[in-house]
Amino acid sequence: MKDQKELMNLPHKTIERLSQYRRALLICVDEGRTHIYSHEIAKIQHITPVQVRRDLMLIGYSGTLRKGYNISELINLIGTIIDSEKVTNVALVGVGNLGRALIKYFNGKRHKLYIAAGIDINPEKIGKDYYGIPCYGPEDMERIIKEKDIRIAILTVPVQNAVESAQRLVDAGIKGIVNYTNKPLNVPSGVYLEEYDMVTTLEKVAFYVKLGEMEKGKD
Amino acid sequence: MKDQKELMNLPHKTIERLSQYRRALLICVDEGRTHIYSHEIAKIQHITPVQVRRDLMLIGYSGTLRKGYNISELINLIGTIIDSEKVTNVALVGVGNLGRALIKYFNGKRHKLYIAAGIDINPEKIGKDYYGIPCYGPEDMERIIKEKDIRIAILTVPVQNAVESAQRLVDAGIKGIVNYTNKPLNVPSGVYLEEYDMVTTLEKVAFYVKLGEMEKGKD
DNA sequence: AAACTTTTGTTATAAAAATAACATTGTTAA
DNA sequence: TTAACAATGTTATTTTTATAACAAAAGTTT
Repeated sequence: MKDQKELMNLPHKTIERLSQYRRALLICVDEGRTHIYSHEIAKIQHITPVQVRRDLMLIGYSGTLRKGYNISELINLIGTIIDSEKVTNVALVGVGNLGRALIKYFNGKRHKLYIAAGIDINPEKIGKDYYGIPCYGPEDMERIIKEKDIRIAILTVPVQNAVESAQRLVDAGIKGIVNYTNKPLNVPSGVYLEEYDMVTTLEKVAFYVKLGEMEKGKD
Repeated sequence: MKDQKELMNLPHKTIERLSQYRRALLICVDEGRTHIYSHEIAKIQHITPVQVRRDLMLIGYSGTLRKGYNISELINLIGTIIDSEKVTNVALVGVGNLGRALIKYFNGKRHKLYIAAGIDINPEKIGKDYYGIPCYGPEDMERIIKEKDIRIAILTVPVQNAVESAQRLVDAGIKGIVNYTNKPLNVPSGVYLEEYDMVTTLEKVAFYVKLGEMEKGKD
C-alpha cells in the first residue's frame, strides 16, 4: 500500500469507486470466489477494465498476471484506505420511513460504520428500539453525540426541520452530514456535507429516457 | 431556448444541476421572490456563480443585467428541457420503508412525474393505498405497466429479489430504472439504469471526515 | 457626465476524469 | 521452444468538467 499522504490525493471518483468495488467484492466472497479479473469488476460496475486497474494502481495494489486480484486481500486494502481505524459512530436524525429503511439497510453491512443512535421528535418513538438501534428525543441529541462520540449524522427529518436540525448537529460537533431532505443546507468549513435528492435522480432518468425516445423517433 | 438537437449535447452534470436549480427556484417562489442572481443560486448549490451562468448559457437563457434571472421564467424553461411533454408514469417496485418514504416524499413535487403504482409481494399490502398510490401484486405488474403506460421504475425491493424484479421490468418494456438495492444490476442497452447506494455515500463522507481529522492532526 | 460598480454572457484556460495505447509477463499450445 | 494469448500495470492522450478572465451593459455615485 501507498503512503498515507498519497491517500489525500486520490481522486474523489476513485474513492467512490473503491467503496463500490468493495461492495461488489463482498458479494463475490459470499459466492465463494477467491480471485477476480479487472474486466469482471468492470462489468459489475458498468465501467471499463482500464478504469478498475487504474484505480487499483493508484492505491498501490497489484494482482497476479492471468489470475486477477485476490478478493479478500483487496477488500482488506480498500478497508485500510477508506475506513477509519476505529468504528465511526453515526446518528440518524429523523426515524421516519426513510430513516428506518436506512437502519435496516445499513445494519451490520460495514464493520467500521455503525448507526449508534436514532433521534426523533415523535414522543411515541422516543425510548423505543428500531432494528436494534435506540431512539432518543431531540433534547438528548447533544448529550448522545458526545457520549457516543458520534462524528457523522444522516439527516432524514421532514424538510421543515432540516435547517434547525443541521444547525444543532453542527453546534454539537458533528463533522459530516448526509442530507436526504429536500432542502439544500449550509454548513461551516470543516464539516463535510453530502446532499442527495431522489427527485433529481428520478428526473435525470426521465430526461435520458425521453432523449432515448427522441433519438428513436428520428429514424 | 435552443434547438432540441442541442439538448442532447448538454453535459450530464448540467442536466443534474438544472434539476437542482429548479428545486431551489421552486423554494424561492414559495418565499415570494421573483428574481435571483447567479451568485445566490450558486450559494444554495455550493458551486460557483460562473458555473450557474454557464449552465444557463448552455440552455440559452438570458437574465437581466443587475436584476438577475426571472425565477418563474427559468423554472418554466428548465421544465421544457428536462421534462417530457406528457406526464411520465413511474412504478415503485417494493413498498417497504424506503418505498413508502419515496411515495410520500415525491408525491405532488413534480407535475410531470407521477408514481402511478406500487408493486409488492406482501399480500397484506396488495390492494391497499399508500399515500394515495394503489399497491398491486407482482402478478399484475406487466398488465399495470402497459395499462398505465409506465416508463420508469424505482426498485426498492429486498436485495434477494432485485435481479428477478429488474428482469421482469425490462421484459415488460420499462425504459428507465432507479436501483436503490444493494445489488448492481445489468440491463440491455436502451434501458437507462441509475444506481444509488447509500452505503457508498456514507462511506465517502466518513472518508473525508477521517481525512479532515488527519489534516488537523498534522499541525 | 464621467468614473465606478455590479452583474451578465462568453471565450479561454486549467483541472479532473476517463480512455487509449502499449509494454510486460506468466501461461498455454503448436 | 517458440509463438500466441490473456491478463496486469503504466504512461500518454482525449474528453469532460470547472474555473478564470474579461467584455458589455445597466445602474450608481461623485
